[in-house]
Amino acid sequence: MSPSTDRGQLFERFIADRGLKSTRQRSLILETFFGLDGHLSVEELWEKVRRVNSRVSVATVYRTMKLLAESGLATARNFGDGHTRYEAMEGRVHHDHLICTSCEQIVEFENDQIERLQELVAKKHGFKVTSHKMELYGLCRACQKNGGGTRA
Amino acid sequence: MSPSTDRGQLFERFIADRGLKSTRQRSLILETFFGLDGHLSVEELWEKVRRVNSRVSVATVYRTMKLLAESGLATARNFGDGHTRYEAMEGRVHHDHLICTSCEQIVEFENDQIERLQELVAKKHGFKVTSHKMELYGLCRACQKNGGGTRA
DNA sequence: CTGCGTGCAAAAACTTTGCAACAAT
DNA sequence: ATTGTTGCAAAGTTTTTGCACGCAG
Repeated sequence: MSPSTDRGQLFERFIADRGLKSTRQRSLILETFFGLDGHLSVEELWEKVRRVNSRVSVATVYRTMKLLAESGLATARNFGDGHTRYEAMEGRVHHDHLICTSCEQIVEFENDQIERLQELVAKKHGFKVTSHKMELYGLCRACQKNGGGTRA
Repeated sequence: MSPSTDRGQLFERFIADRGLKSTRQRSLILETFFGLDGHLSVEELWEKVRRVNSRVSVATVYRTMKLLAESGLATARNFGDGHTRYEAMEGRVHHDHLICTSCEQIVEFENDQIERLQELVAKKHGFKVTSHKMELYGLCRACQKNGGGTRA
């Protein structure tokens, strides 16, 4: 029934393994999060969740997303604006981001060649890379046409 | 006399062009910042500045660094921890960062090939890139040997 | 002199936490 | 029953801002 039962189950297992509990709020937050599947700030996610159950507090959303991140099913991202965003991870290949500085659209991409070069650079400096992030900021096709001034 | 008169002059000009004023505090902050030339958080920079003039307020450091960033002589960076860091820019080629998650050492590197691939990827998605950032997180040589547990 | 800059403390913005009531196992 | 969970509000962080005074041009 849920739009993302698979991930839901993975989280249930994670929760159970750690002796934690599955609650109405957590389920609702997960459903909402995985149902939207974007790069949501806690605030945005909270807003969506409240439409279904207006009693859920931000604190719970923060707590749940932190758990989700620990479980490995989501990652916290931090693109410049002061808002932590979460992104679904499960079963996804690593990818990077193209961010339109005008309309704030976020496009994901993967590029093995770049990944390989990153490894090489790291090796050259004696580093063992555990994770990385790469973000390209610029104007998307639409905003280039509009002169880039569509939105803040 | 100042360890970075050239950049100091550029900033003076920037200041003057905008009808702003050159002050004792601003000069001191600039001298300190360019004299250290690392990836300093505002707090760290403030600490150094206070050793010379203990009356300078954090607010002034924040305000000055924001100006410096606007002038193009420095850039604000944001590596995971909740601290905005500033880095000198003037006359520097674009570069990216390797960050040791154990000892927090930051190494800079440049790689034209990666830059070129980034352009290509962006083009493929119709983006016109204006800036980008890439950070590789991992363990530096020393921390790999120490089992990675040297420092927090 | 005029107006920008400064310090200070208060406010903002985002996130975390203590606590008593509550719900899941 | 027991123990983790929630909502609320208070407290934390980092950064910004209002204001009266001070200093640069």
